[in-house]
Amino acid sequence: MQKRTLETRARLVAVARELVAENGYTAVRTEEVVQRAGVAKGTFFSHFKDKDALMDLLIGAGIDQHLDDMAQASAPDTIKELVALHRPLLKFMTQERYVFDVILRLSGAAAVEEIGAIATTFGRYIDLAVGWFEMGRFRSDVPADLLAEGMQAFLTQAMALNFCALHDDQKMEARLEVYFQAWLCPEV
Amino acid sequence: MQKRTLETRARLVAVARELVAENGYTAVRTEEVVQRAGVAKGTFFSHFKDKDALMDLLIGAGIDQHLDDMAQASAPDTIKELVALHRPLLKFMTQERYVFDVILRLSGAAAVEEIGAIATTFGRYIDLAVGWFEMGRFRSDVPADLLAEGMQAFLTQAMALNFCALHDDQKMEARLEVYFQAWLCPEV
Amino acid sequence: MQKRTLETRARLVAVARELVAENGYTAVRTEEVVQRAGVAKGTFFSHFKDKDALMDLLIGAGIDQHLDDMAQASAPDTIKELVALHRPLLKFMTQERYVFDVILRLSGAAAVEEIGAIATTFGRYIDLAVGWFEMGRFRSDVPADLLAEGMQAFLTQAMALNFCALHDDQKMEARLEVYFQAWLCPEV
Amino acid sequence: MQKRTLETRARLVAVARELVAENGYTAVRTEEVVQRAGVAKGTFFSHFKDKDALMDLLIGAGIDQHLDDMAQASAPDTIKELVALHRPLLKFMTQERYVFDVILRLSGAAAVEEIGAIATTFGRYIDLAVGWFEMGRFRSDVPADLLAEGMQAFLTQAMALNFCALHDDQKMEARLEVYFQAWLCPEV
DNA sequence: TATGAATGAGCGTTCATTCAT
DNA sequence: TATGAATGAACGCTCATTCAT
Repeated sequence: MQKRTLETRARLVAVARELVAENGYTAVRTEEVVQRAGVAKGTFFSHFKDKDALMDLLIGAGIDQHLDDMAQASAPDTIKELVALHRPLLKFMTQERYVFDVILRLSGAAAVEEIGAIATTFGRYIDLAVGWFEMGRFRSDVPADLLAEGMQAFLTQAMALNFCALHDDQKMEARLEVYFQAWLCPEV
Repeated sequence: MQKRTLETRARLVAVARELVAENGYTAVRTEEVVQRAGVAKGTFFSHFKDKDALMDLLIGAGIDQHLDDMAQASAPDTIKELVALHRPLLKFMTQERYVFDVILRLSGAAAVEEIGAIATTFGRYIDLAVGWFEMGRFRSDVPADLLAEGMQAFLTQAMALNFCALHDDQKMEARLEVYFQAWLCPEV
Repeated sequence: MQKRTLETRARLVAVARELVAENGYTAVRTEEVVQRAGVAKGTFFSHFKDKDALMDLLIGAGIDQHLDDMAQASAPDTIKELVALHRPLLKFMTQERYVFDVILRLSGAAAVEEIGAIATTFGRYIDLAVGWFEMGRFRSDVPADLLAEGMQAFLTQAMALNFCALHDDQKMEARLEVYFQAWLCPEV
Repeated sequence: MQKRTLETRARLVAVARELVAENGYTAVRTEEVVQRAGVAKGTFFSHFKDKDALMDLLIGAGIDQHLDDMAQASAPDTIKELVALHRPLLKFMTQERYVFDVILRLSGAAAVEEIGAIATTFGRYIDLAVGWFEMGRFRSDVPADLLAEGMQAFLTQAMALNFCALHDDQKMEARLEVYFQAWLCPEV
């Protein structure tokens, strides 16, 4: 990679961040990105496979920051702590419907060689959660990575329902707490 | 006048079904629907808010048929039976990426007045599942409707991962079986 | 005409006036007129040949009121008085581009039997103006009705230019004054 | 890149001219323009704000040609010559109701930056007419540009009345002659 | 690597007017 | 007279992506 190349790419990313700060992810248009960056349309696409690739970068970085914080914190002992620990991440992921959609779409990598930022964070999340579960604070009849995957399923469900007016009455976190309790602490 | 309205609407739906049968949901074009139905474009949009509304109807009806079959069948006794029972529904929902996307998008209503066909089937699925769980064949430490909601979360997760190349090796049903086992039959 | 017929027609007109008062002529939709009047779409068109016919009525009545005032006033002695006399009428006619367009379109009757309210007011205006000119205050080398027709042409021109941003600097009335002076008081 | 742009634009205009030649201005459809030109619909709208912008170009060019001819001709000495000189232009402007409407609509620019072809020709007409009047063949008590503006007013009036059935008996040109005579040669 | 005009193809809109009941 | 579903027919939009230069 040449210096100029890296500079152009950095400029595109910086401009995109600006636009996100101004009007949110949904409103970002490649047209405006390239205009502000002072490059041509084609240049954008020689740096990013498509618009999703840029969004993957931006949103993935956002998720990563939250995972940093979560990794920094001490491992949760209770379900309540567990839910509280997820709060900032959830807020980030549900800030816009578009953001949630992109995450859903890109969280599973389409191919090994194409693992992007968001897909990577999802792997990292699993690792992080496995760490919590290996400490034996929660159920131990199933592997920790299965517990982690299940958490992911419930997080998605909770977030999806949060975008639905019908479930406004029940708060997302309250719902999560119930899910996690039943998933992680069965009392048969 | 009601009769005429219903007829036109039925014609539009019938034509759309034809087109789906011919080329799949993804390929349905409003233009062709109105042409074959012999009505004006404006007529289409006086019957359906937008194309999504038509798709909601078609796909919702499809889901409903599968729920009918599932309701007809005897309640599942084992996880394997449970997974097998879902097979046709899963196949329907994952037949096309577009179908799955529409379902995700419309499964939660944006407003109470806007509960569409798909959102309705999601409620109906919960009721159905509750029926299975109330019989006490599975874990009983949590309410049946929570179990049902959890199933939904795992179904979505399994289907979403199924659209992701990285998880091709592990089959959707195998994954589901693991999920359901851990969710419905914890052995602490 | 039956009583009911007249009542329905009166209701439609009253509702239309309401809507004009609320959002102006441009925003009047037949849809809303019939809804508020509590009649069907078809009913509207059995009372008015088309929407223009309704507008003709409303706008024609508006013009007529201003002509009443102008007829009431004493005949103008000077060009300045003449221009001032037109002020309310001009304001009414240029209140919305749509109003001006309707007036232009309907000011000439399409056929003798179809002379509408607006076309009638234009005839009335000519009569009124002829009255002023017959008193000999202005040029007498051409017939009074030609002078009147010319006034009409200048009024139209002044109003049309008023809708054009390029001529904002020169006020409509100032322009009219110049036109009228040259038209009515040549000093060869 | 400029060259390619100009070529595409030229192709669109050429095709539109063809279509006008075949079926008149009223019948021009953007759909057919882009099809024949072999470009995408989006391309059309990146060259012209809307259909009016294209029509402005075509009709403006048409007017310009007639103005060229009028400028070429020797300055008119009499009212009859003056009227005759306008004949082709009037014929062009009144060839279709749609053309006249577009001209009325676009003859005044909505904003300085939006001065289009038609609005420009209106300015050019004034300049041309001023040239005739500065030679002193007609009344000299008012500025030449005022005389020119007045001519415009009478032309519009004559054309507008021409579209009205009631005035069919009196020919447009005859009317114009009377107007011009009174406007340009007062005999007080 | 950079350029930026061109693409694409369907969607939804408009809303006065008609006509079979 | 009244009804109101249906019409019509083109317009403009969208905007990420491509490709010839």
